[in-house]
Amino acid sequence: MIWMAELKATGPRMAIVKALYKEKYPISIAALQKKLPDISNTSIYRTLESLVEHDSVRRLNTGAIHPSYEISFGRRHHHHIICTECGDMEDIESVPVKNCPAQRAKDRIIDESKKFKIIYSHSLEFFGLCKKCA
Amino acid sequence: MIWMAELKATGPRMAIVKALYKEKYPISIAALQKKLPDISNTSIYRTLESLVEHDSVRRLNTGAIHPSYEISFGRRHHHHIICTECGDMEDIESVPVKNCPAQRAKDRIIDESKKFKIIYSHSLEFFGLCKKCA
DNA sequence: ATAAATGCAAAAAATTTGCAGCCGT
DNA sequence: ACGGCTGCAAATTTTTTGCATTTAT
Repeated sequence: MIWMAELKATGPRMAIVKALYKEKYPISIAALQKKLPDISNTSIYRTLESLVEHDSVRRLNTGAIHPSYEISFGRRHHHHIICTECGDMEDIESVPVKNCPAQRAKDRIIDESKKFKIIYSHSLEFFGLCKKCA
Repeated sequence: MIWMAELKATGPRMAIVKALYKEKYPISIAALQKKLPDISNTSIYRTLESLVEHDSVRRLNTGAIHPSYEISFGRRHHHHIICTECGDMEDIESVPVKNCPAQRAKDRIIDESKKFKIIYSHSLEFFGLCKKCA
């Protein structure tokens, strides 16, 4: 894997990566802890932190007070729609990087920015109601 | 104000609204508490929660583990660039609602969605490095 | 061999809760 | 007067830290 050069492939870390990999949608730390009862919470926190640092995992805002995490590497660029009623999600697959509206706006935004030199990522989530809750 | 019909204009609540109003950028709960030492943390939490609920305040992901808050009503639709090094931010004012790339993609996205019926908001932040940190 | 990663147990910080009283409307 | 809001103090939950030990490279 990409990050192997910088991060060791230890048991706990691989288990976390694998667990995230199996998830269809981002999950909270609390949920991850439940799925991995044998891994210390210390490791969950620290590992998640380093994976986020290395861009292997994305931390994102699902509207709740606590963030959720999803595996990033090996996955296509995508965003989510989140139901504010029941929390259900859906991937927006119709937006590959090249056609991502945020991605395309990036260059213009950086050109017009006074303070910033580069933009290397973004976070985009939509909020609404799923068909069940609407 | 818009929400007056539903939320009472109490001292603590107004103080919180005013404090957020004065902030140029989103701030964390901890920072807000420091600015309002006379308001109980209970009220800060509960008030923020109800303001978010009523769309008067936005909760957003700044990349940190804890979210930040910014006043929403009376402010133009906008997003942010956040420096992942020093945490500094900048508003992206060049993106009024009508030209917001996310906003424009919204209709297409909902059309292609299997699960969702409506999208009523979105969250879009860019991450990068400011000129000082680059 | 070495530096990184882990678990544990404890500390610190953040968030929630119940309840009695206060305050806008 | 009513129902919504508040503060307080305590409970709970979440997150961080130090340190001794283990483990991948």
